[in-house]
Amino acid sequence: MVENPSLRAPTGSEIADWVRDRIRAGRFVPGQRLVEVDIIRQTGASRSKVREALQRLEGEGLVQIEEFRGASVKNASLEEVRQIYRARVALEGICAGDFARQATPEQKERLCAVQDALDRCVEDRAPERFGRLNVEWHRLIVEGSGNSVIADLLQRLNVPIHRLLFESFYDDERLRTANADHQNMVKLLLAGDADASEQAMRRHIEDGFVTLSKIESEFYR
Amino acid sequence: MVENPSLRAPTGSEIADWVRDRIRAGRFVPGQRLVEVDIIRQTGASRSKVREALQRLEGEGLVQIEEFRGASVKNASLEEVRQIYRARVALEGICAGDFARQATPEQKERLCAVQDALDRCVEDRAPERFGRLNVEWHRLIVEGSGNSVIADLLQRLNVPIHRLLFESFYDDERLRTANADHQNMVKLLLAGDADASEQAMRRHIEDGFVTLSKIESEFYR
DNA sequence: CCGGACAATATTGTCAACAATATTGTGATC
DNA sequence: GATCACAATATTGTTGACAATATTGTCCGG
Repeated sequence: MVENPSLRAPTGSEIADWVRDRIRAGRFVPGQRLVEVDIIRQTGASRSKVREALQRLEGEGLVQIEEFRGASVKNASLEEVRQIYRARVALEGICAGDFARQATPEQKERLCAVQDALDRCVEDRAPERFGRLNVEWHRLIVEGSGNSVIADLLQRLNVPIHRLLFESFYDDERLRTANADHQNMVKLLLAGDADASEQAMRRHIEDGFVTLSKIESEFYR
Repeated sequence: MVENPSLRAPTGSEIADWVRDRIRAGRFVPGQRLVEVDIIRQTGASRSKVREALQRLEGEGLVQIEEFRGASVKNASLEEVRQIYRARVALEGICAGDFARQATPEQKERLCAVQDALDRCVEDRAPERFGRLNVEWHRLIVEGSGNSVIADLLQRLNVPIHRLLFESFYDDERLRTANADHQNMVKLLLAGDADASEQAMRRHIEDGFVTLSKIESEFYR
């Protein structure tokens, strides 16, 4: 494998991870066909392992498989992105509330650290770094809610929109308003105000989708 | 295949459906090992298809696969059930709100019909039928929210707790209070009161988990 | 009777060959 | 040049055989 030139042949789930990461990174774009032989060449895995990995990814909803036409990266329409954001509103909202109720001091500490780093990104106008830390910020809140089932669901939901999550922050105004949301929410979360935290998170994610759909409509114009 | 004695060999996703249905129905219980040869014998599928189906089910989170020990039905602990219910609270709550906002007259009509049938079940003390219609009642609300992504998520979340959803209603008091919730919620949904609908749904599902955990703790006593 | 060592069996993992289908290339005809 | 039919190639689907590992059965000593 290019990334893993060890002698040991990669396992099935490693192939799935490899493909999943590439989809996340935008190396495989929606609609692109995933030809088995290509994956074999690049990973060194056997064909049956590649096939099983693709089946698993279809189970995860990342890929679609058609008879005799193989696997291709599933294309998320704007409507599907809207539905994903609606699910995020519900799930991350409740996680914010649960974080406020029950996060440990260590978890709160880590959130503050990431928030400080985000603030520096705004000063330095570093949108890429902001995007990465933003993902981490949201992940920490879910982790602090103590619900790994929801964490898994969100992990999956985020893959098709992973690149979109970064697009928004190249607009400086959006970056600033998003970070203002973050700062406000951190206050509420640390104060343990569950209801206000949940409401703030829901609005924050809804705003994110509005920004995104503006970018998308420009793109298609 | 026993259920499908046609000449055509079943496809990969049909095998996945077959196993998934059996897990839902309780024919395959948590922890049970899913031996490839047995599934081949019962379905007539080839081995590679069975293996791919099991991989897909692992992707869906229904099954776990261990090296050289194969697939087994994933066991949901009480803690995991709690987390699933928390996710349901978030997702079905938001769906209730969206149903109140935008369900079509036909969708409202169908919900009323199911509610009438549920009422008759309470009079007739028919808990099994109530359980089936209850699943349909919840499904209709999600459908009326117009969010198929959330519908898929809930479909998956419900599999590990499918049997539990029926257990509660053998207690006559729980059946009556649950149906009172339903009646109240139908009023709110038809009136288009999104916020009240969401709150009512959240309380309803939370109550369901409380009842369930009482049953479980009795079971383990 | 119990427990461990070893053999026998069962089950899963891997690979390669072949069949079925889709995709691409080529040439003839208009 | 455009379009259709047909061949050539590429890609996926299926099957079977064999290797690796786990599970079960058996025997023996204590």
